[in-house]
Amino acid sequence: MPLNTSGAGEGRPAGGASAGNVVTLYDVASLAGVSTATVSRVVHGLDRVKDSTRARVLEVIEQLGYVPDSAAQSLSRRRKDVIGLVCIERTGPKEQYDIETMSLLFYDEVLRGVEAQIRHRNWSLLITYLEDHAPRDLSRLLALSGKVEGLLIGEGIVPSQMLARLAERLPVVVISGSPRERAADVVTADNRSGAAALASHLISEHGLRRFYYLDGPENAPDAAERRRAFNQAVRSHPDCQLVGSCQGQFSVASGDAAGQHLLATGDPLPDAVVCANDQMAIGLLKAFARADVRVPDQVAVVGFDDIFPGSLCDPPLTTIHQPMRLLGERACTRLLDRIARPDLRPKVELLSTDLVLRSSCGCPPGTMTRQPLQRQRGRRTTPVTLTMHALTAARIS
Amino acid sequence: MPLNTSGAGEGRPAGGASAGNVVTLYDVASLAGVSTATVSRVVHGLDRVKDSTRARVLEVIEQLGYVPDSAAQSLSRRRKDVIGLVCIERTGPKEQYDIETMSLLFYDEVLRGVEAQIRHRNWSLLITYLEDHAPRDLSRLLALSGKVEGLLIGEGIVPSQMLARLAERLPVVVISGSPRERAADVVTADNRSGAAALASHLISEHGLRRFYYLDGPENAPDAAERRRAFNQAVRSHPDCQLVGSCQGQFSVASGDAAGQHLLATGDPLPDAVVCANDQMAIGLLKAFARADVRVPDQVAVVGFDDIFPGSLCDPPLTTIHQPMRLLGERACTRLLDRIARPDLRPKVELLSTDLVLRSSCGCPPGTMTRQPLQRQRGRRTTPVTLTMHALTAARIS
DNA sequence: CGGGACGATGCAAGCGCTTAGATTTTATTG
DNA sequence: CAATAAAATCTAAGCGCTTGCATCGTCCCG
Repeated sequence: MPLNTSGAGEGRPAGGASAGNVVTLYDVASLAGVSTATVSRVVHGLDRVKDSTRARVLEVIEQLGYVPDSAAQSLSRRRKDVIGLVCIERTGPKEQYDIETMSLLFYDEVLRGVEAQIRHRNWSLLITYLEDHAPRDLSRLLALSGKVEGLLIGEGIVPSQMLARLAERLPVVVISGSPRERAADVVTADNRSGAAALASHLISEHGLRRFYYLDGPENAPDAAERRRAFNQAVRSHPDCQLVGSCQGQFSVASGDAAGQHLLATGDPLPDAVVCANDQMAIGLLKAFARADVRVPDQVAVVGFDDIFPGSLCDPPLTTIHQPMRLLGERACTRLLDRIARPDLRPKVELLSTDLVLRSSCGCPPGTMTRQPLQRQRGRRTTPVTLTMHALTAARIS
Repeated sequence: MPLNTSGAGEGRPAGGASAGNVVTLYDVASLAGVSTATVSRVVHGLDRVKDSTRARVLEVIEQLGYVPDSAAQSLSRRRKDVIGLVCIERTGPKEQYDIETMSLLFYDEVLRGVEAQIRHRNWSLLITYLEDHAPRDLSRLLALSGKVEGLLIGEGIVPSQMLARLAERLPVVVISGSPRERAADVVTADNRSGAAALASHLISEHGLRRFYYLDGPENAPDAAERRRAFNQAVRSHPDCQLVGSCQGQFSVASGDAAGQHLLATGDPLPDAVVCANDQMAIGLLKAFARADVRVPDQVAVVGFDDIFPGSLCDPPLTTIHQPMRLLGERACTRLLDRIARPDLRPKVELLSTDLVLRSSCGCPPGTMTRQPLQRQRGRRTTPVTLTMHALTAARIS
């Protein structure tokens, strides 16, 4: 039994929150002349305590400025009410704006979605960034797992195998993950429908035929998925072809570089360059602008994600909107469900994307249309069917 | 003494991390045939333990997948190694992009700065958003204060009085705060020099004389400080005047609205509109573009902060760069210092800003110059002197 | 007026970990 | 080889809170 329970009325200098010395439950209890159990009950409201007692205790709490210690609560209750969010921070060479542009927009939206859910349930959110070029350190993640009750991890940040190790310790939800992840729950946007709709739009509405694909980095499964779906859509159309592709780093700078590379070859430009994300598309636009290549007249450019700057660049970027904030919200909800019921089997949740038509694809300038895409059913459905359907309805206002 | 210490070799089902039942130090200790003290020492490395013992313990740890429980550690060590970051989330009416644009860029950069410091010291970061229109709830902040050892709070998020209440419980650092805050440490950018340099640039380099100021919301002290410094600089120049001003909400939409308002009056346009942040400047540019008002020919527009989209809009935005990430880093460092030495007196740390010249102010298009500003000394120095000095060196490349 | 029944409160055993201080081993040395 | 120093390890008391169970009044009813 803690020492300061004993003694009559004051085991420690409890006379007024003496600076530096933290006020504990015992201080409150002894000053109010009740047991710690009673104080605890008052603090948590739900239990039956006589009104007069409650009032007295509350008064003392106010007077001493008592705030419960979360560590002690967690230990005693055997739950922490904390989840962790693991994001990636792309570092690499520090070109002027690169740090800001690379991942600055996707996870920030996700974060807000997560936090909103967490907040409204009175839990807490621990956030950690991993540097993309640093080797993944399982022990650091394990240490993190000792601080939380569940983990939200961005796609491609942690290798599958580590993910599995983590997932056997505590509930894990992968955000924007490949639906093929088996160890954990996955909440992700429907990249396939998006990519397919984009392809269909370029092909059917603008009559484009020769495509170039600017891919994401190697370890980015969502980029890979977009590429596959896009390829498939292109191949399924007789006259169309993929005339080339290269790998970027998801950054503006890498998009710019890819643009330069494309121009430097001297080959005729493709009809359209499809980028695995918006940042690279923006970089590409920059490179084209410098070379006085007119977009979309000479070449169309489209991106993926629908980050805010895409609406500002010149021409405004046609892209696929990812429901980033919603992704965060759903992933969080799912995680909390799993924490409450760890026996549930892992699931994949697919959120639908929107086709956002601006003018970089050839649509008339000054308009913006947002076309919700029907979400794919199941995993094996051929995307083309549904997408073609979605597409016929997509039209500039 | 916990029960599972007793018994020979196994107080609990320690035979293999039975799903759901967490492995504790006692499990490791008994399986390795040592005391918990020894295991603890092995885990923390720094103490003298015989090599053979260490090896055996590590093996058991690995085998059982033991991870220390942070709550128990915190309770025992009497420190949590966690700080909290309190940001604001601007909600309000949900125009298309508003949620994303409003506060999406400032705190996200700050967050990265904070996290980088935290991570490299092996602490943890708890993040909380407060909705800007919800009333501030002291009890929620107090509860938060029970989970962390220090708090980083964005400017204007929490009323001064609450801040004082918090600061008497635990170390608090205000980010981007007014240097007048007395209860807590403050780390902030040198808005005065920035605003003054901007004014000087517009006046001396571009010969502008009639200014309109687009202010931030009421409870934003940094906006107020920028306005004051700008006013002062304008007034100190004989021919110049402030021809008007209005209040915005820091959002793109509110900048757009202000632009429409300005045009609707039918009055002649000012020479320049100075905005309290970049988002509003971007909104203003949109409104002007719709009305076919040429920027900067008919009216110059400048912003404040240097968020990424400002470099993309048309024309690219001249602005004052805030070292957002650095702000986060420094605030974090300062907070950790205060946690280590709570006796230190609160200080104000002023970070210098850069004048970023693009073409919305009238500088030739296609160039971008970044002019570091000398940081103001002390608080009472008249800003003009130093600024004029800084200015004379500012020139388009 | 005794015996529940029940509401209000107290008791005390943990939660899993750290760490002084005690104790046991293992060198070291005269 | 005993005595002593140094190294390795153990013992057990907390850290501040929750909560099952015990206790103690009160009030009601037969």
